[in-house]
Amino acid sequence: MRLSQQKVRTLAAERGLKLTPQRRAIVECLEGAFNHPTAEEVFVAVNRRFPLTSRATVYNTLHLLKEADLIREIARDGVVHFDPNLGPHHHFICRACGKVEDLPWDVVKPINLSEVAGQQRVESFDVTFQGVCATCDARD
Amino acid sequence: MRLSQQKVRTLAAERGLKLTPQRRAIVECLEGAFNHPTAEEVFVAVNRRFPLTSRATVYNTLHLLKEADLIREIARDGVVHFDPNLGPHHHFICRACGKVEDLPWDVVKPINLSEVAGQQRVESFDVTFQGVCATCDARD
DNA sequence: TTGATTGCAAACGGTTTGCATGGGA
DNA sequence: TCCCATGCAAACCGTTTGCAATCAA
Repeated sequence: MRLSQQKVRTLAAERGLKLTPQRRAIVECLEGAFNHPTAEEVFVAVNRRFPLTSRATVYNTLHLLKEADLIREIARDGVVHFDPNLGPHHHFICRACGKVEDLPWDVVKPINLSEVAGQQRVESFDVTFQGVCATCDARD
Repeated sequence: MRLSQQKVRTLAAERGLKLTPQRRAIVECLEGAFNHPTAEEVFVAVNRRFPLTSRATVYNTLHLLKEADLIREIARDGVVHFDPNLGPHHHFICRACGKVEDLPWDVVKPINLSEVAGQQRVESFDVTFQGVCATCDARD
């Protein structure tokens, strides 16, 4: 349901990957992150705890986790956010501050993918809601 | 329902904008485009018909049209696609070739935005379907 | 005439790559 | 030991910006 050191250990064992301190630190930051951080935000957070982790390593690790389906990517305009929550849910993006929040899965009635398709093989869908978050709404 | 020179003429009149040959060429390319081109693709297409239109002008005009709600933007990863079709519809993105296709609006049951919200003021949503397009499906 | 629009080229921000060094297994 | 992983800096790509020259109204 959610990224954990345990899952990463399993992944590493399966694939012969190494559990470097940098990777542990990155996973630790993501585990506890409920704010859908960008790569840059992960980079900054990791360097607070474990200085001298390069951007390249952060990107490298994020790709690894993404590819192993241990995190989700959320694209907003040109910026990519990362989500350690693997349970089914939708996203809300504030048009004022860009913040990403989770919304419950059942706000959208079930979609039957086989009915959607024309010529295409439809495999998945995702719904993004836009609007103004509580904080920004209160501010102005 | 769809971008047209006529609509752009109206917009220009309302806002005191100038109808330069470059702008006409860009609108002409978009009008007839059913492939959701990127800015770069518009740039190339326009320069085939009207050489020496700069990228800056293309971006500038695309922003103008977007802001006036005469075209829609579709973000896929880091790349933005543009859609001159203003009617309600959803999008399908092929994970193999990145092509964007239209899907009918009614494949998703109506969503009541006021029921969706927790703390947020939800204003809109969009649904993107992923999978493999007919062409890529046949190829492999 | 005159302010909006243009082309150019340089700047930009996020991401990726190449390569020599370093460190888990 | 051996190869995976790292740091650094340069390259990259799509997009934006500054500015002088140009042109539609």
